[in-house]
Amino acid sequence: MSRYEPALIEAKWQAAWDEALAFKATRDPGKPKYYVLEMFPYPSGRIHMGHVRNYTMGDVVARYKQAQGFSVLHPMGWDAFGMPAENAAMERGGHPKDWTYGNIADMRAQMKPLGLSIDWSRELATCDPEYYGQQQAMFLDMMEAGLVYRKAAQVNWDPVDMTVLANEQVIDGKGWRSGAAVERRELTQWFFKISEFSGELLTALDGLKDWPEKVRLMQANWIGQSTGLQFGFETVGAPAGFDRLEVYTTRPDTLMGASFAGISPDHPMAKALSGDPAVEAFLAKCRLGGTTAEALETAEKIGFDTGVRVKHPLDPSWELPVYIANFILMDYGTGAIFGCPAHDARDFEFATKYGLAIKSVFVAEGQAEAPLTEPFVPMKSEKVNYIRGFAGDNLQTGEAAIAAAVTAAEAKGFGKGVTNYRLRDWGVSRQRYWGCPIPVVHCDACGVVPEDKKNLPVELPYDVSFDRPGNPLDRHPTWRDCACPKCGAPAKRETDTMDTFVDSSWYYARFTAPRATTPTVADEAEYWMNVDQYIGGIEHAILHLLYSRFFARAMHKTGHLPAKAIEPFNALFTQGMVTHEIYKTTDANGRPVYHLPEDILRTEEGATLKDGTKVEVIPSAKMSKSKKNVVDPMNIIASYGADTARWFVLSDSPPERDVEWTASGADAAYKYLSRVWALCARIGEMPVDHQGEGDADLLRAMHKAIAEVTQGIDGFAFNKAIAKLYEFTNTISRASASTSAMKEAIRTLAKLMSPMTPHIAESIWTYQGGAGLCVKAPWPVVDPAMLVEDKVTLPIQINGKRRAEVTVPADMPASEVEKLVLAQEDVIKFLAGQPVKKLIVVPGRIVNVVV
RNA sequence: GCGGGCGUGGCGGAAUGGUAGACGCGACAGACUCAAACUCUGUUUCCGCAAGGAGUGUCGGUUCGAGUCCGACCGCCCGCACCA
Repeated sequence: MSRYEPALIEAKWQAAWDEALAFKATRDPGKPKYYVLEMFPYPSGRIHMGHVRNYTMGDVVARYKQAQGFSVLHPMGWDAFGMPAENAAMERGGHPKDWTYGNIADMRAQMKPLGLSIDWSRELATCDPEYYGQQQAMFLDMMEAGLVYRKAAQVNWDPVDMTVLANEQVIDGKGWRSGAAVERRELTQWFFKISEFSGELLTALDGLKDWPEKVRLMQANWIGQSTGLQFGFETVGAPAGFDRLEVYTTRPDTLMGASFAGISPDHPMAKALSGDPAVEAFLAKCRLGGTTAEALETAEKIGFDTGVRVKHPLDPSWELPVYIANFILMDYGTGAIFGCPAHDARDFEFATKYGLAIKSVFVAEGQAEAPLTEPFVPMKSEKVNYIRGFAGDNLQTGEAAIAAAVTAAEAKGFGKGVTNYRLRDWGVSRQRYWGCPIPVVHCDACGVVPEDKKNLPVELPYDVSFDRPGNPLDRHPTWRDCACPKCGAPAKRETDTMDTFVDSSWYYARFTAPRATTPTVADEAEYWMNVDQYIGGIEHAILHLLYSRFFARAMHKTGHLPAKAIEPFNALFTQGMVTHEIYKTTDANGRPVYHLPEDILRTEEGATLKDGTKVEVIPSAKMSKSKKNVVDPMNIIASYGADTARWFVLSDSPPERDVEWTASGADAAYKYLSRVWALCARIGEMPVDHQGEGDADLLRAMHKAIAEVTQGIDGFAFNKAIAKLYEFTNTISRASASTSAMKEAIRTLAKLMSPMTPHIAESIWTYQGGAGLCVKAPWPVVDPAMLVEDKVTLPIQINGKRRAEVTVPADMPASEVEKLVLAQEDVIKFLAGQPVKKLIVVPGRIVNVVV
């Protein structure tokens, strides 16, 4: 056996696996299946360490499950639509399609050397017409099922680029590219009716036992269920058709503290009033600024007294003014509220500004009513004294008062208890070229008409230009022209494309039948779904995962997925990032200059450039190109091999936490693999019939390692599995057992290492006479008998402090142990004649003597 | 503001309520070498020559026994945030 040369063995074994079709997923009804999926990458053109960590974790699971006899599906694809391709076309010329497919080829070439157990025959890109055509088919099915609709919605409009911007693209109220002040504009957009599933998406979270608690919580908060009272005010002086004003409140118990009613600037009544120039001016003022959270947060609360009045439901002689207020959201509740300044911070601010009454409904227990200088908002679980309550006791909690108020309102017939959700319908229209075209047609006679399924895919035209702002589809001379599928008259295609989150909301299902001429195939979906283990970043905790959960339900409703797949991901694991130190110097103008890790020399006190310049070392942060704290996986593979990179990203830190990439850590991983290699060579050179000592001990250690590594992988504790492998390696290394025992031990080590470092494992396996390919070999089985020790060493505590120990046969009865313990010299010394009050023997664990 | 998580050696981190610090990095010592690197062996929580003592953010509680459970506080991190 020669030197450890990763470059040689890695290429060799990858070819051997390909030849053996080792990772081809086949539907085998005789075997249990296991579907492991990592979140597919955006084809930026370069893989980074985060990808390496993500895909290595998935690979460990996939290889381990394969060894355990599962029929494994482990596919890979590309989340290939999106803005960067268009930006590249605008900045550097070229075509988004060419750019994207070129990047895919590059990234695939970078991924292959990692030796991932991927079934590449199932590879797909969301920009393949074969993929998005099926997505269009589902869009039409969902339209028919009433899950898709059009409505006018507020968007961030960039007046220079003439396009809609996502909230993330609005920076300080300006378009990120043009720098122009962003306007709010109302556009007719396509929506998925995710809100139809709000309640179900919330309650079903409880069933996702193998999801991180954190993600479930984040989703629950995002869906944002609230219960409260909806009721109608009778209006006075309102425009025609607005005899009543429906409002929603979660605090109906504060109704007697109301001092105004408010409506959203987008409320129909506001629109009805906009004939008044003063109203119109106010509405225009509200439209300034973006729709982002920041924009809204920093916006001043402004209101406009419409002159309309409403009658208080409990006292018709009491009239409240109706304001249009910019902080009221149209798409939550009814878009209208009543304000109770005494017990709501926002209403308090508003009332103070516009000189409205601030009337307490309740006061702290034992306190008298006094003018408020700030709103009084106690916990709902706290008991307070209701001085202007209208239902329930005087002294009660907010919760009880709310329930009593709802009951009373229903009894009096002026309102009803309702449940509301924060979750909005999902706007999917994007005025962009590089996305999945929305397959509908606009006909002068028939209106909005779904495209005929036989005309799918509605394919993106290639001959487009990006030399002008806006959506190239809008100005393409012929692409828009088509015949109305209904009446045959000349019509125009929809030019909006879908949000790229749509593409990633069902790719997991498509992988079960990636070449089918329907979105899915029932048999395949039935066999392969659900994803047993999904792995990806926490940054997708809400949107991607929630949309996928919605989409699976919608696919079930339209007949594309079985009922069991409405929660598509059985288990979710969110892995941490790969981080690195940042190296900074400052240029002559005081601006920071960052340096790549490979240009840095570490010294005792810190770090310098190669010319000796001192460098500031900033603690580890996410690898980012702008901070230059990146390590290119390709460089690591070139100098150490893929196995080292894989081993490193799994060791040290628990998978859910960030791991810091360090040169010394990479060295350590490489050294370890070299040591295993050398150990393998040493065992190979032992005389075949060599009889050593301690075979039984070595084999016991082997079974312990099998048990512990298995447990580590099962529990997603790869760092612990790796620690146990180090331990077992050291044990073999020190052993002087017989050749046959040593061979068995190192073959087992190879198999246990194989999910993490498959190439070196394969070499060792073959060299030590393992049958066939290591990748096809079954996972080692623990012999429980080998885990039982015949003797145990029990620590002896005296009053909880460890003072001595005693070695006894494992099956010695507690009473015998007690006698032995009390006869111990050290124990007698420590007791110094004091009487023993209590003696606790935990068999196989510990002894505690209490005096 | 609301919700959640986490505090253990010089560092990353182990520890079903049962010997705190597994494993790795780093450091130190030794072997090999003319020397260095590599490699190998050993030491490495702190105080102490030792015997021994102290120790898991702080304070208190439960328990024979607490890093682990409970309460309060301090610090750090994350998510959401005008949601009526």
